[in-house]
Amino acid sequence: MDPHATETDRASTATRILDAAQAQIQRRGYNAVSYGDLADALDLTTAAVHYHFSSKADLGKALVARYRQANADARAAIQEEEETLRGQLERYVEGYVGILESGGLCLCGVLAADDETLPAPVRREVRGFFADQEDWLAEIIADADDAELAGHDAPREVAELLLATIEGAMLTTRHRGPDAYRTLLRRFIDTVAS
Amino acid sequence: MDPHATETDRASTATRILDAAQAQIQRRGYNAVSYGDLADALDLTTAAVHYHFSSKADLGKALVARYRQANADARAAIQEEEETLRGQLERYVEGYVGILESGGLCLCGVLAADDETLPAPVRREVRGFFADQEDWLAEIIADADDAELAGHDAPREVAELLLATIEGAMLTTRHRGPDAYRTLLRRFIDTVAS
DNA sequence: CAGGGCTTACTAATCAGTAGGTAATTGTCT
DNA sequence: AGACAATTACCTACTGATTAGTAAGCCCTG
Repeated sequence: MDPHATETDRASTATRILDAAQAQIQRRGYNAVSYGDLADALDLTTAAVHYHFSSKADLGKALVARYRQANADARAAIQEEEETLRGQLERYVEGYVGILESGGLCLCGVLAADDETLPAPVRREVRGFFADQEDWLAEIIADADDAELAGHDAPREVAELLLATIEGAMLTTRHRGPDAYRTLLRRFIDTVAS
Repeated sequence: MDPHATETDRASTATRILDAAQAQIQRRGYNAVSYGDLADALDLTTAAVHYHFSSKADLGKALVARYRQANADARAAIQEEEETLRGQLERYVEGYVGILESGGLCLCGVLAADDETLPAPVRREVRGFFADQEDWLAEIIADADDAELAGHDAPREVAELLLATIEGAMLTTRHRGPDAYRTLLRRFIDTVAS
C-alpha cells in the first residue's frame, strides 16, 4: 500500500481516525486509548494522527460533536417516520443495539464515567449530548396522544428516567449480549406507552 | 511524622491505600489512577504501594472484593431493619447518594465502563457484584406482600431494571447533584412498590 | 512550484514494576 | 532481663515501556 496513493479513497483519514477512536473508546474508555493505538489500527504513525487532530482534547471534542450530530439525525428520522410514541421509543432504544453488538457502550456513557479526566471542551460536548436526548424525549412524550400514555405526567422526568435506564442497561448487560438490554427496555417502555 | 512510628495508628496503610484507590477510581476511572497518584495522596512512595499490593490487578481485585463485601453487609442490615419493600428499596437506593456527594460513581459502574481493560480477576469481581445486587433485589421483590407490589410479575426483570436505573442515573446526573438522582429513583420506586 | 498529507526521529513525562537497603518491632532462647 | 535473629514496613534508586506532543523533511498532486 503506497502511503501516498490518492488518499481520500473511500473515507478520508480524518474520518477513519474518528471511526477508530470511537470504536476503541466505546470498548476501552477514554484514558485507555492512545494516539499509538489509533495509529496502529490504521497503519499510520502517531504524527499523522497529530496532523489531523493536534491534541487529544481536539480529537475528543470532534468525536463527541460528530456522535452528537449523528444522533440528532437519527432522532429526526425517527420522528418523521414513526407515528406512535411507542414506535418512536422502540426505534430510539433499538438504535443503541449496534453498539452493544460490537462490544461497546454509548460513547457519552463511557465518557461520563471518565468525566473528571476529560478536557473541558469534551466534557461540555458530553453534557450537551445528554441534554439533547432529554429534550427530545421530553418533547415526544409531551406531544403524544393522551390515550397513548400510561405514565402521563411529568414528561421531563420520564425522559430522564428513560435515558438513565438506557445508559445503565448498557453498562450492566454488556457481557450478556443485546437481548438482555432489549428485554429490560421493552419492560420500561411498557410502563410508559400503552 | 516518623515513617517508622508504630504504624497501624488508626487505619492500616493497606486500608488507606484501598480508600484512596476507591475514591480516585470512582471519580476518574480505573486507567486514570496510577500507583504514583495513590502514593502522592498518602505521602508514600510507589514502592510502598507495591509492597502492599504487588500489582495493579491485585489492588483492583482486593478493592472490588472489599466493596462487594461492604455492600453485602449494608444489604443485610437493610433487610433486617426495614419491613416494607418500599422501605428496603428506598434505603438501598439512598445508599449510593454518599458516592455522588463526593463526586464519584458506583465503583463497579465505573469499572464496567473500563471492562475490556480490566485484568480478568477484577472483571470477575465486578460481574459478581452485579449478580449479587440482582439476586438480592429479585429476592426481596419476590418475597414482598402481593398487596405491596404494583408491577408484580417477573421479580428478576424488575430487579435488573432497578439496578440499571441506579447505575444509569448516577452516570447521567453526576453533574447535577444527588437530588436529580433521588428524584429519578423515587419515580422508579413509585412504579414498583405501592 | 506550492501545498497537503504524510514520514522519520525525537523529547520529557509518566507508567507499572523491581532490586536492594534500613530502621523499628517482634519473637526466641538463655 | 538481655542478646539477637527474623520480620514488617517502609525507603532510594532504578528499569524499560508507553504517553502526548514536536520538528523537520519528503513525495505526490494540482
